[in-house]
Amino acid sequence: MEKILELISKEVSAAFEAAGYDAELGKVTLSNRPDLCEYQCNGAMAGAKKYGKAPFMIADEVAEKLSGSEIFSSVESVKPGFLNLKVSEDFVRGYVVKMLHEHHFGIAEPMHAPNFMIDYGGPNVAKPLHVGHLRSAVIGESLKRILKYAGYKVTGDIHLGDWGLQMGLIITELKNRKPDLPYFDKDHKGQYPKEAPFTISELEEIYPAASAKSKEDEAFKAEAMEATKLLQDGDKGYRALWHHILNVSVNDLKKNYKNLNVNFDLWRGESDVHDVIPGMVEYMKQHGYAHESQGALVVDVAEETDTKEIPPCMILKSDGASLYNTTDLATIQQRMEEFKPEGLIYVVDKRQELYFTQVFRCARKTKLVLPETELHFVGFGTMNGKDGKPFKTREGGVMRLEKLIAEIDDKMYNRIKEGNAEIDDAEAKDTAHKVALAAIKYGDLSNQPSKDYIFDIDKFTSFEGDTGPYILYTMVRIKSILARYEKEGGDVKGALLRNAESADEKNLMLLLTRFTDSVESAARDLMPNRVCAYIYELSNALNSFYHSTKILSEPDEEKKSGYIALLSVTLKVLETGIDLLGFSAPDRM
RNA sequence: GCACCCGUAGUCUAAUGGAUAGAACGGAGGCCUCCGACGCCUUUAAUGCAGGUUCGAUUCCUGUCGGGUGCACCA
Repeated sequence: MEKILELISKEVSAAFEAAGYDAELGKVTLSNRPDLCEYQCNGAMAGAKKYGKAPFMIADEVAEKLSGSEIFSSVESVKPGFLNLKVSEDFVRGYVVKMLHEHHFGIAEPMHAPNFMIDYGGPNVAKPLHVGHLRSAVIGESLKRILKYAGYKVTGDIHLGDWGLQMGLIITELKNRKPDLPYFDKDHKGQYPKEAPFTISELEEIYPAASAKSKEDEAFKAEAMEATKLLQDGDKGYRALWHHILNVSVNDLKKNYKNLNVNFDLWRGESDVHDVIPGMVEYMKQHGYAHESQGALVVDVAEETDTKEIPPCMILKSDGASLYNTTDLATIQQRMEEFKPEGLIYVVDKRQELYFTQVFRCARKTKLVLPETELHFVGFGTMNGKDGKPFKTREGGVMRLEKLIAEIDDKMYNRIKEGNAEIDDAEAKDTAHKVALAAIKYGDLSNQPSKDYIFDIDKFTSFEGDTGPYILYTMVRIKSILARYEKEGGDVKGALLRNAESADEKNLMLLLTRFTDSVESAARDLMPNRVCAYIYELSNALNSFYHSTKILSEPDEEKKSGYIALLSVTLKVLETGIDLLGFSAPDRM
């Protein structure tokens, strides 16, 4: 479906042409003076030089040609040479009605659905999720949904950290604590127990203990490194134990991500490319991409035009072991072979930008990806506390994600109970969680991903202002009116949209026509904040309309039905919008 | 030391090179016999500094000051 700006531009372009000017000049944009007009065209000014005419003369001629247009209710040429445009009520209503009948409100989809993979989440096995994992999950999930909505085929991969020294540390610590387990018996024959010899809480306690010990105890560390190597080399007992660690941990991670309404299509990890690495390294050597430098194997990725020094991309450490780069490159190779994606998106802390520059260049140079494969780095900024420094608990420690969410859930629960004593506990709990998620996610996503932002719980959970709860409040308000209307015997689904009669009503309709623009813009620039800004504006427009218009007490039934239709469309658009951001609305709050 | 990113009302934040820089919180004032006042309306206040490119710069370029981050065997 053509965008409303395209339709309008087409009309204005035709007028430019009819007046003897280049049609290109007829490009129309949203007005930045809403007090004067709805849309504007600056083409007369751009064309003034070319045609050696005063801009306002050109604008006058074009305005004259547009005088009979059915699209516009008003066309004015203004001082320097602006064309100020207002569209007709009929045209806007027609456009909104058409949106409703189109797939995804008529979003412009790519000719073929490009196959993209998005790498986000990135938690480490056996370590609890903390606030540092929040942004990747929230932004990644939203981008995945936005791209899917915009017509891409998207696969989200969590990319677990499940294969490093941390595994060796856990195994070694476990060996010290429970040396009698069969996994440590070299002569063990047959099957290993199906039950894991630990719970998730034990696991989460074991890792930090082992990590701390390795920093003080050299022998312990050496043992852990040896265990890591044995694991990677395929020691049966260690592999069996590793599977237990993975299972217990992944089950817990799934629970936590589900609680965040974040879903991954793939639960791959670093371990999945372990077998790919030797072949890849050999390939890089044979084709002369990789060479030895200070004992390590590296690929040069510096380019002539660099203003800063880009260090070579290291493939193997000087002791021959693989590292982060190795698994990331091997993952790229595996993804290309298995999924043939046309684009890869990484949602990672922006501090890793230089690192990913190296990896991307290396992947291109070594032809792991095709020349046309898109590689995107979506680096996000730090989540800071109110003091402007990285977010910590009151005690200064790392805040567990689970705890943070539980705290906000509680806060919302109390708030909801305060206002609505009649809501039962189960509903209040469910609603509280929905509101909490909206607060957290909207608070994050309404900022540009690349910027640091202040995680201000009081601000995010406020029901006032530019917040998630405010958006939900607006939706709940609409739901409440629609429910009343039906209760009084009205037919919401059969309600027909009418031409706007007030400024607030028209403004609301005009805003509805811009929904897909916000999604397309978010998809193109990988910026979910565009969708936030849009739904916030739409909520404001709805509330203004609500205050200036008596809806249920409107005596004219057809008019009332028109209002109901407008509310219903707005609700649908808001519902779609928040779904793209990864949260949902309750029926009341 | 070198490089990269960011400097917008008191605070937080938005703006494909275009008219009078848009919101939110806070401050001041108003609106409930009426559909959810967790709302609406009015008002207050900002592009770090100095140059340049342009008809036009928050946006592009140079310098400068301030903050953050990164500089191969961690991830």
